[in-house]
Amino acid sequence: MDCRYREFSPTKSEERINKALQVFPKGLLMRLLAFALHLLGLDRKAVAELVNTPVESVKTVVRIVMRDGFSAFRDRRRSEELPVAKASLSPPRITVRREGECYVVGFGPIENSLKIPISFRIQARTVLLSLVNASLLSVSETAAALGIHAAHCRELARKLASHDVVESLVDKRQGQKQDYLVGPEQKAEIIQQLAARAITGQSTSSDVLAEVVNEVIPAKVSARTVRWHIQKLGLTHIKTNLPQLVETLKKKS
DNA sequence: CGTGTCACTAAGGAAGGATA
DNA sequence: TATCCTTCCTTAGTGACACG
Repeated sequence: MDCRYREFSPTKSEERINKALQVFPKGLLMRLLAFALHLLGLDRKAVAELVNTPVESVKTVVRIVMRDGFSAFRDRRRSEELPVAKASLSPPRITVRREGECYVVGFGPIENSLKIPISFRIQARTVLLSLVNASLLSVSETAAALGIHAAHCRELARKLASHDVVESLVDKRQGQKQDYLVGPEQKAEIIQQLAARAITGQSTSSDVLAEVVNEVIPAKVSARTVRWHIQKLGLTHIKTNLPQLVETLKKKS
């Protein structure tokens, strides 16, 4: 939706928001506004400023609304449901504690114990959370030993109960996943132009390539971005090597 | 002039603390 | 204790600028 040339009246807005506040709780109204502004194309920082909330909260609102739909606009923290791993009913005979650089799991009165280095994060969590799921260790004790909150400990244990270690305990943060400006078509065009120009001895400067790429596929790819992708695709030395290679192949044929 | 480096912002996503 | 919120990590993209 293109709102660029529409006029918004601050007075009317204030008036209408005040009226809306008689019906909607403030938090809910701000979420609705934040989501609407997001849909209209405003960047998150500007949305956050307008609804007077941290940028991160805007991210959360957008994320949960996109995930759960309309119900996510209201505060759902009071709702019941979702079965959770039950805490231990019988008193735990197995204990866990930190000792220096290790977690020590003590098995009852017998002096057998299991030591896992604290630096072995995944291994330690796998063992301890499995014991939690078997009701052999309490959530609070395990959480304290691992240095995390009981709530999070419960959550990790729940995940481990239904998924393998890789899915439940390994950090899967990956950063931005999409190439927004330079997709497969643009990459192909960069490679094609770079190769053709290198062979024919024409300029392969990032400025020229950016211009050509933008001509062929309408986008706003900057020269700097072209350089960034040339490097990422490992094409940096093509312009010197390729003409030689072509000559060699010509002579052979 | 053209390129690579540095420093930064934007965005997606997960961890973990806070809270209703 | 389920959900929210903040913090942190990662990659994509970019402007400024030093350097060859």
